[in-house]
Amino acid sequence: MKITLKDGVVKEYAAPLSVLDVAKDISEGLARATLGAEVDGKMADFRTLLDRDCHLHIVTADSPAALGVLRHSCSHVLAQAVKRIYPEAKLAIGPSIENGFYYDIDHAPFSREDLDALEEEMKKIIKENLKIEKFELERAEAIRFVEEKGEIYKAELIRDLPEDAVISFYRQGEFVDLCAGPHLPSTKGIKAFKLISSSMAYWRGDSDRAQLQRIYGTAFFKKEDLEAYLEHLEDIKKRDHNKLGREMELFATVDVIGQGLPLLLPKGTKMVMKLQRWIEDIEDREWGYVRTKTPLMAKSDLYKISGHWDHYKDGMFVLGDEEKDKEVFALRPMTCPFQYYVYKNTQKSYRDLPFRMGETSTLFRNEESGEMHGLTRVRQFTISEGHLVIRPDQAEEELQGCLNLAIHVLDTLGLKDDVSFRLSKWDPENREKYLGDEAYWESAQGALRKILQDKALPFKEADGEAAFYGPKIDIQAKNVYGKEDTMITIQLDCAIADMFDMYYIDKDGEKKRPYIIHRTSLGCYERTLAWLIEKYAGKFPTWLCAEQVRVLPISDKYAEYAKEVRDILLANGVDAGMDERSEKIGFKIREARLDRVPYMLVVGEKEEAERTVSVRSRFAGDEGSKSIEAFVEQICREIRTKEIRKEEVQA
RNA sequence: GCUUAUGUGGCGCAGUUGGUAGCGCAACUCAUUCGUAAUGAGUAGGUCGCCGGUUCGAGUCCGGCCAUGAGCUCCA
Repeated sequence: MKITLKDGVVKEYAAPLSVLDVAKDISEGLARATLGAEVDGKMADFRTLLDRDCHLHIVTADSPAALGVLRHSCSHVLAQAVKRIYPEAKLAIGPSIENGFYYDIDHAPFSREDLDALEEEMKKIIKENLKIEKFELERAEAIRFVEEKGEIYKAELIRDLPEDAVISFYRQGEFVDLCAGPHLPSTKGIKAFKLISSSMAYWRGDSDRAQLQRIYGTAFFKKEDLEAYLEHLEDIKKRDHNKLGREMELFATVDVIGQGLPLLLPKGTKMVMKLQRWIEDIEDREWGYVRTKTPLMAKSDLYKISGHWDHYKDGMFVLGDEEKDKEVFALRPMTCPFQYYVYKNTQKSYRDLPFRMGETSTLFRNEESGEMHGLTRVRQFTISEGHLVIRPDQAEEELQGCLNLAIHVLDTLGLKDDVSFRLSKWDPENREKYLGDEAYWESAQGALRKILQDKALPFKEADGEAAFYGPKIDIQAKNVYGKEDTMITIQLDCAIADMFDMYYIDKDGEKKRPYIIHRTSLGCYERTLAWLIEKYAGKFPTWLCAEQVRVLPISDKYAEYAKEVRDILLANGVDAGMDERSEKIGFKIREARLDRVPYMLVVGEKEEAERTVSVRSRFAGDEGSKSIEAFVEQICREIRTKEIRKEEVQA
C-alpha cells in the first residue's frame, strides 16, 4: 500500500497498514505528524498517524490500528486506577487485543463491584486530562527504576531485553509504565470504555508460575460504537451453540454421566446422521474410499507400536492396571493403527495404491477437567476419519484430492468463507517430541506448503502445531466468541509405515514403504454441529433440518387430510411432522417458527377440497398455495441439491 | 489441572438477618374447532446438584464432591 504523507514523502507499506510502521518512520524523521494521508493515490480516511513522541492523532475512528492504540492507552488508565485503589498490586502486562484490551495484575481476585469501582476511578483519571509522555532509560537504570517501585514482573521483562537496549516508559500523572507505545497524547482521548470481566491468567502463560488476575475491557472512539459492541456481545450469546443447542433440544449433558459426554438428543442425532450418511456416500461413491469398522479399544501393545503409549498416554482412557493385570486395554484416541492392520490384511501391489480407507470413527480422549466445552471439546466424539496408503509418487495428487474433498464439504455446508488454513509444523526447539529427523520434516512440510500454494489458498504457518508423526494442513474455524478450533485436518506421514511394517510390492518386485495420509473430510460431527448452530443461529439449510416440514391443520376436521399430506412427504423421504393439537393456527405457526421448521403447510377446507397445501416458509414467508405434487417436487429438489435458501424474512 | 462464579419443579427466574418453598412459560385435563407469531379455565409437578457438619430448626451458614459458565493452561 503506497502512502503519500503530507510533506510529500511517498512510502510503500505492507498491507494491512500498520500504524506502528508509520510511527517508526516518524521517529526516524522520515515523516511528520499529519492529519491526512493519501493511500494508493487518493485521499483516504487515514487520519491516525503519530507524532514524533509516538502520540496518535485521531480525527476519525475507522482504523483497527488506531483502535489498538486507544485501547492500549485505556489499559494504562486501568493500571493507574488499580494502583490508586490497590497500591500493593503488582503490574504484569497490558496489551490491546482483538476486541479490546486486558491488564494482568498480581492481586487478589476482583469482583464485579471491584471492576465498577475501577471504572469510576478510570473516569476520574480521564477527566484529569493527564498528558501521556514518553521517556527513555538505559537498561540497568530501567531495572533499578522499576525495582524501586516493587514491579518485579516489569523488571523480569526488562532483564529479557538485550544489554544495550534503551527502555522506553510512558508517564501519565503519577503513573509510569514500561511500554513501547504508541499512545494517545492524553487520557482525555478515551471517550467510551467498559471493563468486561476478570479471571485468572498465568504469568507468561506458564501454569507453573504466578497466578495473576486478568481484567478484560474494551474501548471505542464513540459511545455508539461501544454500545453497539455490547449489544453485539448479547447477540452472539443467542447464537452460542452451547446455549442454543440445548434450547433447541439438539443435545444435553447430565451430571451423573460425566463431563465432556453430551447426549445427542433425537433432533441433534437426526442432523448428525444426515451429515454422516452424506459423507459416507460421497467418500465411497465419488472419492474412491473403502469403508471400515474397527474396534473402539485395543491392547496397550498396539499403542506401544504406534508411539501413542509414549507420546500420548495421559490423554487416553486406560482400562486396567499395568502392575496387576496381564492385559491392559485402552479406548482408542484415533483410528490410525486399526486401519493400518486393515491395509496389512492382504499383500498389496503398487497397483492397489492409493488405498483409501474411511471410517465413521468414535474416539475417546481424556481431556483435563477444565477443558471441556459444549459440543466443541468433549471426551467422546465421532469423526469422518480416513487413512490413505499411497506410493510416494502419488503424494501430491492425493493430498490435493483430500483438500478438494474438504473444500467441497465446506462449500456444501455454506461454511467455506468462514475458515482459515494453517500449515501446522513441528517445533524445531522441541525435537524430542517428534518422530523423524529434520530432513523428513522439511520435506513433508514443503509438500503440504506446495499443495496450499498451488490452490492459491491464503494460509499461515504455525510452529509446534504438528502431530508427533507429521505436519498437517489444518482448516480452522472461529466460534461466535472468536475462539479458533480445528475443523478439518490433513496430515502427511512418511514415518509410521515403517513402524507397522507396511509395504507394497513395486513394479520391480521389491517391497517398498508407502506414505500415509491421515485426514478428515468433515472432521468431528459434534464440532461441526456446533459450528452449524452458530453459523445459522439454528436456522439450518432445509436438507439438514431434523424436521423439514410441519403440516398444520386449521382445525381437527382437517387432521385426516393433514396426515395424508404428511405421509406423502414421509414416503418421498422428507422429514415431515404434523401439529394436530386443538390450537389456533396462529399458535401453531408461532411454535413452528420458534422451532425453526423451514416449511409450514397450512391445510383447511379449501386445501382439502383442491388437494393443495398453503406454503409458508422460514425463508420467504407466504409462498402461496401449491398442489401437493408441486410442493413435494420443490422440497425434494431443495433437499437433493442441498440448497441453502436465503432468509428473506426477519424472525 | 488452575482461578472464579453459578447450581431452586422440563425451561427462565424470585426466595429478605437460618423458621417446613413461590412466579412466568411449558406439561396435563376440560371447554373451544378456529385461516397465518400466543383462546380460556382448571390440575399436577420440587427431599432447593450430591454427601457430611453447625443448629431446636438449613434452599439460606461451614466443609468435601459432582456439574455448568467465563478465563488461563492444554488440544498428540
